[in-house]
Amino acid sequence: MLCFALYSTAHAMQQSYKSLLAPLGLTYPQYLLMSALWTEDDQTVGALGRQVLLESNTLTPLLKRLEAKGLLHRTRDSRDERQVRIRLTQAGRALQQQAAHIPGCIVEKTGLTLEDVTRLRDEITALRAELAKG
Amino acid sequence: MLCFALYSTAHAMQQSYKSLLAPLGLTYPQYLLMSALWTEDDQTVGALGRQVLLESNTLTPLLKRLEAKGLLHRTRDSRDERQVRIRLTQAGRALQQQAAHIPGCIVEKTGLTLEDVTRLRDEITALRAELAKG
DNA sequence: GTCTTGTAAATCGCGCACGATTAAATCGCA
DNA sequence: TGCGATTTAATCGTGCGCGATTTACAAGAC
Repeated sequence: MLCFALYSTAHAMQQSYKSLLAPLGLTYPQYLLMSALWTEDDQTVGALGRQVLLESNTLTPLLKRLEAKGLLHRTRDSRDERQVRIRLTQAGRALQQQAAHIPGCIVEKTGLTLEDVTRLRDEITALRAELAKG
Repeated sequence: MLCFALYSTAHAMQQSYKSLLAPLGLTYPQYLLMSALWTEDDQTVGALGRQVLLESNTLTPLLKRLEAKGLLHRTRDSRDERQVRIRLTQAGRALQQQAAHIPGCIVEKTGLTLEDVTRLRDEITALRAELAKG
């Protein structure tokens, strides 16, 4: 039943994000992508996918929605036309300020100390690595 | 980043189930429902929903797919016609044998001791309860 | 230069999740 | 008894995830 704990808690986490992200007009996966771009702008679809562990079949529509919101641009790389580069717009960069308080709010909602959050995160990440093996 | 750990590990867990569930023709949410029915047959949609933490908007189509596979019947309760009772078919009950090995296989894939699995499950479930508060 | 091989993203179809709404049946209570 | 409030599923629309396939481009062999 570890599986169900993960499954249901992951959903509960997304629910917790909902009220925080609603003012920004973002879903959790969209926030995840924006966060990756705030850390490093001008990345390819593939590079983003390696960070959030998603592939182009999920990313392409997701990125198109963010583009439709005016938060980023999708342009073919002129050097290598197979790749699409994702760049934040002014509005996309501006959103970072409005999202700055979110991580703290989430930690608070967990009711855990920062130390416990880190430990639990590392345990769960280790589990993911183990599952990814086979 | 505890959130991302949960999010990505929950996905990895579903991936791990995929190869085990493919022979039974079930997805993970479908397996979850079947498990609930193997434990207690003849439940209402609402009762199942309280166990798997889903509502009728998700459950109704899910149950219809299981019915289409011939694993269960959906019938209005004659006592209270608002409720729909879910009952396993012969085939639905028979599937339990074929699924009996799955929990053990999953524990093995986690690479954890049974003790660690239990501890981690309880920690994650406690986190879910805390998140559900506010 | 052509041809094969490999790689990056997009497309398609299906199955969840879930907010919002609806329809039907039951309950409560004057 | 009648009638508003509540409960239970179902419906509808949108947004993920992902397996499988397709398209376009690049790189290397000859």
